[in-house]
Parts: sequence; structure tokens; C-alpha cells
Amino acid sequence: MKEQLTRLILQALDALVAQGQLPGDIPIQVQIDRTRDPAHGDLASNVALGLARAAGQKPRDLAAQICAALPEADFLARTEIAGPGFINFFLSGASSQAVIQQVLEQAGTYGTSSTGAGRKVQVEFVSANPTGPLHVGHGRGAAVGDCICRLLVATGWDVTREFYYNDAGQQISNLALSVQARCRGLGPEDPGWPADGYRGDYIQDVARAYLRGDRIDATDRHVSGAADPDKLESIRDFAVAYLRREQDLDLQAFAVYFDNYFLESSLYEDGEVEAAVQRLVACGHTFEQDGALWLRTTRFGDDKDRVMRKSDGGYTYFVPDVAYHLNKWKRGFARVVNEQGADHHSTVTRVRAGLQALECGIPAGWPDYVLHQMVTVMRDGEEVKLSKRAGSYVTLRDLIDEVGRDATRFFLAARSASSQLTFDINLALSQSNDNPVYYIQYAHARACSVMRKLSEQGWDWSLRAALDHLGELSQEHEKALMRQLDRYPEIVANAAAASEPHGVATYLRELAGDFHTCYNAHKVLVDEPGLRHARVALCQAVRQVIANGLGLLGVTAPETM
RNA sequence: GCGCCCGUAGCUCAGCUGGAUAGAGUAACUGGCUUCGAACCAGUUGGUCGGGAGUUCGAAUCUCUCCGGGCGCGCCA
Repeated sequence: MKEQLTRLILQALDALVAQGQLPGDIPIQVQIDRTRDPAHGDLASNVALGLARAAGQKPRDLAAQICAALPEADFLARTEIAGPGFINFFLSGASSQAVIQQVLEQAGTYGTSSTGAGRKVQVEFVSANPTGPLHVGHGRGAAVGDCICRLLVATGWDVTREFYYNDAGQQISNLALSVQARCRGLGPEDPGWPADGYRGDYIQDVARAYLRGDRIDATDRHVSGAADPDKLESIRDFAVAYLRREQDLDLQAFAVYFDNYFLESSLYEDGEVEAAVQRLVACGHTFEQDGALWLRTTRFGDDKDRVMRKSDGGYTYFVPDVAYHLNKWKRGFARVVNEQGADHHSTVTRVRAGLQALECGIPAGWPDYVLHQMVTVMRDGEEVKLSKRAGSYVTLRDLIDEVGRDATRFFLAARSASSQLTFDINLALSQSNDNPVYYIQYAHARACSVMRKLSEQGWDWSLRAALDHLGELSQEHEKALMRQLDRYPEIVANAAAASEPHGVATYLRELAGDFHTCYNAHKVLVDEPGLRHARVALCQAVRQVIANGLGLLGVTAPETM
């Protein structure tokens, strides 16, 4: 619709140039916006405002000339000049009703597009260290990352979902020592407890399972406990496998899955870390100082140079990070989105700098980052900080168990990632209109019940029969609903392009509101068969769009509640 | 001190590729169930868009500066 209108305006402008009323050499860009106020029509353009100065005319006069030169089009009912020089376009009734047919025919694909053109994109998210249960922050990453994946699939990308495990660092040694201490019957308060040991109760669970000789069937290997507190190596492997399984179960409960689990240790085993270092040295961006090897990241926008190889011979974490991203690049991803907590934002410049220093043709801004801010959990007006299982933080599992998967996912994804988030447990639990997720699901269930009612009455409804009667949808509430349905594809496209799923949640809340309003004011199952056909069609179109939108958020669309 | 994020109605937040009178929910107040779902709806009240300056036909939106809050700033990951 916008495209057609843009073409018309360009034709009008060409005509004005041909008539000599406009200079031919001025830069023209036509912008068309959806109006906020129905009194301003359906679409509006500010072309006249933008061109007025260059044309040496008053905006309103120019707008009038453009309108006069506008070719006839059957989708356009009339135009109006308003305010400082806007041109408002009123669409014909038939063209605004067309959205219903479009939604019902395209069904689950309404709102999807092929802008991705099958290109490969990778989304890395969660990437928690296997040292404990997932916390709320990981939950936010899981919800946002998963929604981004769904949005990318909906816009035609070939998506790979990846989880990166830091299984080679200092933290894993701490984990092993902590479990070992528990195996020996020590607690965090006892002398001999490791200095940076993990104190949560789950460490005790791991130790018990290890001593029992439990077998863990992890995704890529099987590990059994050995009941021997002296075998640190064996404890480490067992603990990592155990906690990875725990995290997998948490994510399963959250309905989040991955195509690929990438182990940091594999970068060492395959020699990719060493190869990356060689390459950086060969490119001449490194230097030795104080017994360490440094990378001159300041050449690539960092505020200070970074150590790559410590004086003790070990690599700093950012070296395998660079090797990992080089690996991603070699796998041919046109686009990579890294979803992480904002507390790691300093790695962004560092990783990008390291990739530039490799001089292998990686674009400067690659990869994309989506950084989410902190989550605080509130219950009864007070901050919740502790979990029995983890000790020092609220786990994702705590939230899912308490408020359910749908509410957890919705609330964690419904705010822009760059803002801090307050998760209100009381709100998420409330089954009332102040809880947006229930409000939206309720609207869906309500729409479903209309179809049930219809079939109970033995009424035979079909889209084909409805198409002849869509013109009878003349109520303001109905028009508002149709305008709202028409917005959906843009909402999805924008959310996908910006990697920001929260716009979908906001939109669904509005759509559900418009639906309830319309539904309360006008009965669907009226006696006049024509009008009934049309209203059922509208109702079903709304149901479809709510279902599609909730699908993008990974929230269920219930038929009854 | 430096870097990133945030500051919009009492509260929780949308809006930020510049557009018309700044929106929604909630709270408060008023009204509505003989009804296909009242888990709902209609209405009222509520704003120096943190302060200031700049850019221009036009700024919540862009730039600068100051204030306030969060997070980072290691030869930890």
C-alpha cells in the first residue's frame, strides 16, 4: 500500500517538474507514515514540507499542487491537506478490509517476509558457564535471544542457535575444587574450603552424585562419578557434565533449544587458539612487555592495549574469544548476533579489535551485539535475592516454577534489552487485566470461543462467503481493529531488523485491547447473515494475528482458559 | 577519572531512522453484567518528556553540556 502510494506521489512530482512548477534538480525523498489520529486519514506524507524550501513555495501550496497532480487510484478515497502542509490520504473501505482476507489466507505466515533471503545468521545466547544453575539474567538472555531467533526465521533468515561453553578457565578449576571439598565433607565455613569456591547447595548435590557413581548422559559424552575425592580431573569432568545437564533441563522447561553447543576447550584441542595467536603476531599487531604478549587493540578503537599471553604462559580469556569469532566467520555467517549481559560490554570493542587485527576481511562492526541490562526480582514490594538451590541468586527455574513459563518468557522479553528490568512476581502471577500476558491470552481464548459457538449452532462459515460482506464492517471499533491488523507485518520487520523483540509484546497488548473493545461493543453472532459472516472473519483474523505474535514470543496461545 | 546503558503521568513502561494536540496499562474517581467469555468495557483526573544550550519550517527523538541512577574499567572469565 505504501509502495503504491509512493509511486503515485513520485508520478505527481514528475508531472509538476514537467509543467515547470518544480525545479528538476532537487533531491526528492518521499516518506509516508501511518497516522496516529484517524481524523488525519490512514496514511500521511510530509513531502511538501521537505520540498517547500528547495521549491521556493509555501508547503501548503505545494501540497495542493501535488494533490492536484496525483493520478487516480481505486484504493484511494480522498486526500486532504492539513497542518503545516501534510498530505493526508484516506483509503477506500475495500482496501482497508483487504487485510482480513490477507490474514486468513496467509494464516500462520501472515507477517513473515523473505528479507533474509535464506542468508545464514548465527545467534549466540545464554552461554552460561557450567558452574551453577541459570539465574534470572540468563533467563532474560534466553528469552530475548530465543525471540530474536524466531523473528529472524520469520523474516527469511537461515538461523543457527548457538551456546558457547567456557569450559576451560579458572572458574572450572574453582568448581572442581568446590565439589572436591564437599566430597570430603567440608562446608563453606570450614577451614580448607577453597578461597573462591562456589557456596551454593547445588555443589553438595553434585558431590553426592559423584560419590554415588551416578552416570550423566550429556549431549556429547557420558560421564560417571568415581567416588574418589582425590581424582580432581574426574571430579571436574563429572561436575561440568552434571551442571550442563541441569542447565539443559532449565532451558527445556523454558522451551529454548540450541542447534549447536560450542566448547571453548575445543578451540584449544583443535589448535585454533594457537593459530589465531600466530596470525596476530604475523600481522604485526603484537608486542612483548613485562614477560607477556600484548595485542595493540588501541589501533582498532580500544582505550588500552590488552594482554594476550600472561607471563605464566596462559592465555587471557579474550584470545579464545577472538579465535571463536574467527571460527564463526569461517563458517560463513553473514550476520552474527551475540546476546549477552551488559556487564560484559567491555568485551565488545576487544573482540572486534582482535578480529580487525587478524586482517582477514571481517567488517569493522561485525558481529552485532545485543546487551541486556540487569534484572531485579520483586515480591510483595521487596527485592528477592536468594534461592535455596543456588544460594546467592534467583534462578530461572525458581521463576518458571512460581509464575509459569509463559509469564516468565513474556515479561523477560517485553522490555527493551537496554533498560533495566524489574520482574514483579505478584504481577506475573495475577490472573487479571493488569497482567498483559493473561490479557492477551484471554483475548485469544475469547476469539476461539466464537468458533466453538458457531459450530455448536451448526453454522457453516467460510471465508469465501464472508468476502462479499466485508464492506459491512463499518463501525469505528472495527476499522481500528483492521488498521491494527495491518500494522503487524511492519512490527515484525522492525523488531527483526533491530533485534528487539519487545515491540511485538507492546503491539499484542494494544491489539488485544482493541479486540476486547470492539468485541464488547458489537456482537459477532448477530442475526443478519452477511454481517455475521464479516464479523466472524474479523474475529478470526484477530485470533490468527495474536497466535502468530505469541508464537514469536514463544508464549502459548490457549483455546480456552 | 574513562566507557556503555537508563531518566517520559503517582507506579510499570511504549514512542527515539526528527513531524500534527507526547501514548498504553495500572493506581484514584464515576458509570456499565437479562448479553457470543465482566479475566471485560465507557468516561474523568493526572506531563516544565531530568535541567540548560544548540541545529531548523518543526526536537521526547539529533549535537553539546550539566545533574541523578545502574553496570563495567585485571597478566579474572
